[in-house]
Amino acid sequence: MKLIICEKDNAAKRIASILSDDDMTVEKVGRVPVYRFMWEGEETCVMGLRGHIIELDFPKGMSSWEGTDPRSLIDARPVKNVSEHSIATKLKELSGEASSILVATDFDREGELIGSEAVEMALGDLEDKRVFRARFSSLTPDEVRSSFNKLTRLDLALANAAETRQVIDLVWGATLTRFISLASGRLGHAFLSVGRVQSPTLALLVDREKDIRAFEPVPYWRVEARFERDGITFDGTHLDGDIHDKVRAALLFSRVKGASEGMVTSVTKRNRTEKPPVPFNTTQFIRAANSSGYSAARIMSIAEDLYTRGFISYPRTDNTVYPKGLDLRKTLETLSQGPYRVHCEQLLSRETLVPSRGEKETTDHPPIYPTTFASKDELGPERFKIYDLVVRRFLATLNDPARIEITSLKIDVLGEPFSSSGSVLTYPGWRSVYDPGEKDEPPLPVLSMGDGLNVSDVSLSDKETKPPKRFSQGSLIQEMERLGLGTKSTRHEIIQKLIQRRFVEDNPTRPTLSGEALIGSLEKHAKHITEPVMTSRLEQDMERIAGGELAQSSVLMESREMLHSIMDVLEEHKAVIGSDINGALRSQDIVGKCPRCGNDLLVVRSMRGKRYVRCSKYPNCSRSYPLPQKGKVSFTSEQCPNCKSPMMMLYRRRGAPFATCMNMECPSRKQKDEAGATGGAPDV
DNA sequence: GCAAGGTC
Repeated sequence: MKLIICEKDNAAKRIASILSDDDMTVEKVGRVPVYRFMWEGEETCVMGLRGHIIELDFPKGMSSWEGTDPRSLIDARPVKNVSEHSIATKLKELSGEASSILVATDFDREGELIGSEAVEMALGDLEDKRVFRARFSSLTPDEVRSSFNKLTRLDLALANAAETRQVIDLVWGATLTRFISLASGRLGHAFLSVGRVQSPTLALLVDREKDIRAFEPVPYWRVEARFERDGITFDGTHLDGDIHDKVRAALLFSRVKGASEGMVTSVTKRNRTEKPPVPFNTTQFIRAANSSGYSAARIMSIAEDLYTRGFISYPRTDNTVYPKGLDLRKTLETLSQGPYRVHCEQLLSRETLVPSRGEKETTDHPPIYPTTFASKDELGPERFKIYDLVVRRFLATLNDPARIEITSLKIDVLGEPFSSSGSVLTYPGWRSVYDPGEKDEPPLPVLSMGDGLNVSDVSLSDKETKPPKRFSQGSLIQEMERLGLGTKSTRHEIIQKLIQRRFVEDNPTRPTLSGEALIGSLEKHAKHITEPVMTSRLEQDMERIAGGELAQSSVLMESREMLHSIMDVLEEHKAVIGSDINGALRSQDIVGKCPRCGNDLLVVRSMRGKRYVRCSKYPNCSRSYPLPQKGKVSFTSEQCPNCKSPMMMLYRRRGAPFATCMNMECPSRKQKDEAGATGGAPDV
């Protein structure tokens, strides 16, 4: 029996169907399907893994954070634990009968390691002569068949490179995470974490926040006017544009103030073509979907769901070029229903279809595109929103460029020149189906030189330069990609992790005090882990390991030495690190003054994990307040006028947030409760 | 209760 091993069930099913010409049986014991058929005269089984089926960890004896010197983790030998037991069992069972094993995992570095893990588990020997490797860049019949016709061997150097990354990430991550948590006494649920990807990502947000804080706005002025002709109004600006000299601005304004008429002195038109957008990779997909208000993690979870239901292609991809094997015409035919019908038919009537293409062409997966038609009723509003975006983007990539006519006017107002511009979509092309999310200038009335205009609202407007913008989750993911941080599959998870650990608040994405304190300390004493260079350096080393120029052992040795010297510095400053972080964290937890004794009130968690507020002088002062356990709460610096307890803002699922006193016994609160405005607060 | 990378 031949055993074919794939990275996931979906790929297993597809490969089995291609090799068997759809003549196969499925056997499903537990949650692990196995596809059986006859292939080249031999019984063949195909099974899918679930990505990595083993996980690196430290030996059991080192699992206690308090009882282990973090530094001892550096030279510890990580152990491999099975993380997918049902898969492992099935794999061992089938490999017992196998005369050969064909590794058909994804054609990338992690795929090589995932395949190697499976072989190690199945046969205990990576160099076993019964093991072969099939490499295909897309799951099309031609590609798959030809890859199985020219089987090669596992690339152990490539797998080694991936394993090196695993070890370095675990050793650095665990050592620094435990050290920082121990140094600041933040253990259990409140631990602080450090990692090669998460820390530089958090540092991006902290740096941006610092830039915003340090930003000093520069004032400037604009002389503006509103024009009207034939009932159509439009705005114009003095030709000097942004004026940085207040005196000059005032002078210009004084010349035109109170004007009631203007005259068109020039009309110029030019045409601009706007190329269709390129096919969706994960980053651009998240960025486009992010404007819907969903978090990156939520978007990916919806995409995952659409993928497993067969509505869209694989959502984790870096590819922005449709592969040759993708039948665009057939895809259009299946989509040609409901709201997409007109667009599809229009495209299908063409002799040739020329899709747009992005800069990055990879071979693992196609760009994200719709695979089947689905209606809004079938998907529900939330899923449909994401699906509709994918369909429209796909249709846009096959469509013509849009043409826009831009009109620029020059207008004389009491001898001063003003300008205005407007645009008209003269040929919508791809814009008829896809909204690029940018606002166009409104159109202007039809005008010619010498035409008179009514002028109103001549104004001198005060402006100031704006600080840099905070990252949205979409733009953060784009920046991570640019810097090489994380992968298409992990970037959204990293952001989610930073939010869960309370280093980052979403919406808008900004660091919390603990996030800032953590990065502040790391930048001072262990700068390397907060910089993207660590990742690019690791990438270089991995390439050299894969190319046979470097040994895994020497890279690991160097990495461990480096971490030792970082730990030298950290240990020397352990006390300062602890007090720096704790100082910042304490101020994060202070919500107001205790009305009983005047000391700080703190937000804390009870032994059972419930949040509440208590006096910092507990047990000397026993004043405490319950908090609602669900939903967001924020604290204002105000006191209740009735009882002097601190005020808080409650954010509800529906309706606007509202301010209330923390004191359940307060008369002001009683009225609100009767009105049904608050949820129940728990006992603490 | 540590990382980041696969996948569900």
